[in-house]
Amino acid sequence: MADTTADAPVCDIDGTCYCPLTGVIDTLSRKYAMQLVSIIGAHDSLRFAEIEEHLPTASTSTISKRLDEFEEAGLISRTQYNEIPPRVEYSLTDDGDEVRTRLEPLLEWASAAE
Amino acid sequence: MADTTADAPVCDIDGTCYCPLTGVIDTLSRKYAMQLVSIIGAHDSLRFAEIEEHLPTASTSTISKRLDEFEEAGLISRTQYNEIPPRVEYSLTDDGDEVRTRLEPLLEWASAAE
DNA sequence: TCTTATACTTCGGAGTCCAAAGCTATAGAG
DNA sequence: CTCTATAGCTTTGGACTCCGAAGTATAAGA
Repeated sequence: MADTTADAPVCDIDGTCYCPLTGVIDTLSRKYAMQLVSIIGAHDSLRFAEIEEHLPTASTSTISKRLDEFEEAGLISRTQYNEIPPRVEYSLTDDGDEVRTRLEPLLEWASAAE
Repeated sequence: MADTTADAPVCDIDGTCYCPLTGVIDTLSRKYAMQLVSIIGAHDSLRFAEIEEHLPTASTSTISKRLDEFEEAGLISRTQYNEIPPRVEYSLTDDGDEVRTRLEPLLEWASAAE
């Protein structure tokens, strides 16, 4: 309590602080976020409607919001083709693929445990 | 559309269906859920107040809710000692530890990437 | 003119998150 | 006998997030 050395965060009681996790982990801590990373990563690139087909329980607006958040967090890249009707493709960035690699064992175990 | 064979889920377009993930993954797709599993797993057992110290940004009620959900999902066990003042200890079950093992690489990468 | 197609955005209601205050029980102080 | 302290929550009400359904934009084709 008395020893407040400059660098140590308040939560670093015994050597591990979980506060820095607010970035990527927060982005993943939302409904369908982990499934979405896995789905996009399982293909080279995907269109919006294809993502919806893979995740039929999620609403359009939720998928749209997740994609925005992922782009903001640098996990996916969005490529827009100015055709009519319009075409948009989503794919994982290198960071997104790192996340997917580390996420896969968890998702596999979770679906096997059902 | 016409071919509705009994077993295949609607979302199983090209060999992978993400619908069964609704169980454990849904429980983990909430605020602070992944951090909480990691924190409890880093100790043999923890008391409520200790968990709060490790995760100062999370509210009491949110931590309480996560712990209820984890117990319901079979990820943690709650041991209550009928003393005054009361004492309650939380620890991971075997399933909880499986989750933690698979979660750790992701959390480590995420905190390193900050 | 009306329909078709894609990729969203907007809407109102239901559910989730937050901080702060309240609750339970009993031991010990005054 | 009343007052305080303690641990582990639950409750409250306001803000934010999720939902399905409906609407928006564009231009080619019937």
